[in-house]
Order: sequence, then structure tokens, then C-alpha cells
Amino acid sequence: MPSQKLIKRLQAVVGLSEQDRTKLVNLPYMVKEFTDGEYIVREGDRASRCVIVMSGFVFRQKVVRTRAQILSIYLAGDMPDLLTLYLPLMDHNICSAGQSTIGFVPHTYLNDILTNSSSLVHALWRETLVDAAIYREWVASLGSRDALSRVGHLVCELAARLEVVGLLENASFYLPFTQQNIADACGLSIVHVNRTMQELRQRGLIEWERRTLTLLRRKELEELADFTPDYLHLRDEKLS
Amino acid sequence: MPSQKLIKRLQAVVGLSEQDRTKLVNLPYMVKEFTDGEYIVREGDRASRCVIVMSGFVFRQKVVRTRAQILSIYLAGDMPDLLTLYLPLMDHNICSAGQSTIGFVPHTYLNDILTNSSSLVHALWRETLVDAAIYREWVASLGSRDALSRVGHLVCELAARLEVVGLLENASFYLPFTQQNIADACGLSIVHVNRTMQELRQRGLIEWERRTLTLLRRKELEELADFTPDYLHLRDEKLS
DNA sequence: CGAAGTTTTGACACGGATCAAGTGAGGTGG
DNA sequence: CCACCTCACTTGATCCGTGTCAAAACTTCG
Repeated sequence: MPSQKLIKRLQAVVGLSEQDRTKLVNLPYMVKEFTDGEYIVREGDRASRCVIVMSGFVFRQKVVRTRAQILSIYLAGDMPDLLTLYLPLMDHNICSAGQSTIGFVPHTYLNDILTNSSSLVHALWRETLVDAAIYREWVASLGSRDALSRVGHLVCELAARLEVVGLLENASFYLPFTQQNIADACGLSIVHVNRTMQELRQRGLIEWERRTLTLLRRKELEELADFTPDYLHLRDEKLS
Repeated sequence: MPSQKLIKRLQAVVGLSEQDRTKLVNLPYMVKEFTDGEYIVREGDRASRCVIVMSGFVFRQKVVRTRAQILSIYLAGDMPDLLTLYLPLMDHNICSAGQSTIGFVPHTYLNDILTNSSSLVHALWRETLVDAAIYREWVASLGSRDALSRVGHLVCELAARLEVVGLLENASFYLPFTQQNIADACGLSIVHVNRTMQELRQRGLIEWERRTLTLLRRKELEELADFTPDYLHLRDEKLS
């Protein structure tokens, strides 16, 4: 079982058959631990396997001139490089933030189970589409929101995504990011991220101590950040 | 034939079988013309068909507070809302820029041909992955590049994408955008876009008159804009 | 305990936003 | 065919959000 969390999430959203679940559970995979800042996949690599985040935080990073822009963030249960199934040549890095546990599943096995199950195609294709939906929201954030709501939005998104995999407790979650990471993700300078975080604290919206971030008044924060979770497609639209 | 350009592009990149091509060519579809600013698909719509751009320009737009952020741009041969196959509920608009010709193909038919051909799954899934790769580059642009290279980058991307579908002639292409559109896409004010365009002109990098944009010194422009076309995945990596 | 990394603070600079007004071009109706 | 209207583009002045630089305080961990 490469990741209970992944299967649970897929199950909840597209409804896998007994057979499909068995196939996923029996996927052969390798596990490796990564430490803070370590590269999991590098720009230029030609991938022959996919990554599954089993625990911890991971981010996609592209070096643009002098900046190390963070393009997206992945949590337990995510498959950050499903895209390598069809675009094997990596044009950016995938890095660990803090300690993480990563599973690797060879493309050949994934391709096998995909050719024989159109509902697994549905499930994994959909995963990549949600990933794209998140990029769209980031484009909207970077293009249209000021620093305060941009940082707030990131915090809200992480909370919402962690919640569905059971990693949000009492509106708190573990966040192994430095302010530099937040800056790289939000397209801001570290100094301004610092001041923005202070303002979020002063407004009584968050606490962030010893790598634990707490949402104090989630509604107000979401409002300030202009956050609505729809774009995350956390549950099947057909049901709602 | 919903779009020769689409089929040609898919063909070039993944190599469709005779059978697959026939299936695509025989897809039933409806054609409609749209004028400047008209909505093709609206936020809140529950899609039951996919859009194929047959000619003209189309963009994805999300209203964020007071801004109408443009999230992505589509050209002849693109399928901007393939995602609705699995995420039918639209959380943004798709609009026409200038006059465009749009084909509509019902989901049911697309699903039919997908369940019976894993190479068509490959081809269309890949399309959505390239779409995501373009978002990533936009995130990088909005997060890390200044106005001049941001606008330059957009111009370079459009030129590169138009080139593969044969719509770039003598380094010129038709561009029905206003400066306001560019501003909405790049997360800049219209005044600053104006000044940025003037600077690109003064530097002898582009001309833009009567809706025709010309790249004067493409290499220099691409350098200035920090543009490399890899992320567009315009040809099959396996070959290169 | 020391060293390195992270957060915080202050002063100052600058890119780009905003506001306001003017110019030009395309489209329409008389 | 011209007068007018509208919309897009342009210009100048000013303001503000965020970046940069530099140094200090605090944490974490070996």
C-alpha cells in the first residue's frame, strides 16, 4: 500500500471498485526517507517511476534567474509527478521540506493498471487536473492578490488540503517551512513575508510557533484571503 | 474533423494510429462563432461537452476581487476545457478574444473513444498535462519576473505556440488582444503594460500595429524574457 | 557552548499602481 | 462624406506596496 491516504482520497472522490483498490494496494514500490532541502527529483532527470508522498511536505521548484520559485506544494497522499507518465523529462526540481517519506512506483506498473481500468484512468487523470486547478488559483493569487491575502491564501489552502487527509488537528498543522520558503512560493521577499506574517498574527488570525501553524479565526482569514475551497475539488461534484 | 490543427498536433507528438485518427475525424460536433468578449463557457456551468478552438483566440478568466485575471490563453487546435471530462463544474469563464470559431464535442462521444483507445487517452491526458506545464511557467513568471520580461515572455510563448500550428508568418502573428488583456494576463496595470510595450518597441524587439505583432529580434527577446520553449513540450521528448 | 540558520527590525529605494487628462482611430448615423 | 461617439492608446504626476541592504536578536542543533 503505497499510501493509505492516496487511496482513501481517490476512493472518496471517484469510487474505486474492489478490484481497482486491490491493484493499487499491490503496486510494487520502494520507500525512501528525505531530509530538509534534499532533492527527490531533479531538473533534467528522465523519470521512469512516479513519486507518492507518504508523509511530510514536498515542493516543486524552478530556478528563475536568481530566484528559486516554488510552483506547488504536496502533502501526504499526493502524487507530485504523475505528469512524468507522459512528460518524462523533468523541467524543474522536486524537493523535500523538512523530513519526508517518499514511495516510488515504476511507470511500467502504473501503465499496466491504467490500460486495464478506465476508472483508474479517471482517478489519476483527475488528480492531475486538480493539480492544474491549483496552479490556476496560484496564477490568480500571484496576479491579483496583495501580499497579505496571498500569504493568507496559501495558509488556507494548506489547511484545507491537510484537513481531508486527517492532518489538521484543532485548526493546527505541522508546517516545516521557513519564511524563505513562503517567500519563494508567494513571489515576495523574505522581509516582506516576515512583516506580513506579523500582521496576520497581530490581527489575531494565525499563530505560528515551533513549526506549528494554528488558524485562530478561520472564517475571517478565509475572507481576508479571498479563499474558497471549490477549486481543490475535494469531493465529487456529481454528489453535491 | 473538429480541427485539423488539433489532430496534426496530436499526431506529431504521440503518433496516432489510422484507427484513432478516424475516430477523431468522425467525432460529432457543433460549430459556433463567437465575437470579441463573448463568453463561451461560464463560471458555474456544468459542462457536458468539450470545446475545441478551430480559429481565433480564447482565454480562461477568473474574477478575483476587482480584477479579471486571465489564467491562460488558447489558440487554434487547443482544447481549453478537456478538464470538464472529470471536473464538469466550471469555476471560471472561457471567453473569446476577437472573433473565434469554436467546435463543441459531447462528453459522451469523447468518453466512448477514450475507453477504447489507450493511445487516445495518452494523447488527451498529455494535452492537459502540457496545459498544466504552461500554468507552472506562468506561476514562475508572475512570481519571479519583472514587467518587461513578463510581457516579453507572454509574447514569446504565443509566438512559439502559434508557430507549430502554422499561424506565425515572417515572425508576425495576428493578436486580437488589447493592452488591457495583456495587463489582465500579466498581473499588471494597463498603464504599465503600455509603458512596457513601448520599451519593447524602443529596444527594437517587437512591432505591434493593427493587431499584428512582429518579433524583430527573437533571440534577444527570448533572452530578455528568459524564455525557453521546453515547457511547452511541442515535440515528443522520446525523439529528442 | 558555539555556530549556523532563521526571524526580526529599521532605513531607504524603486517598480509599478493610481489618477487624471489628452490623443488617436474605427465605427455609425445623418 | 463628414461629425460624432466610443474605445483603445498614450502621457505626466504622484503615491504606495514591496524590495533591498544591513545589522541585531533569537533558535536550533551538533
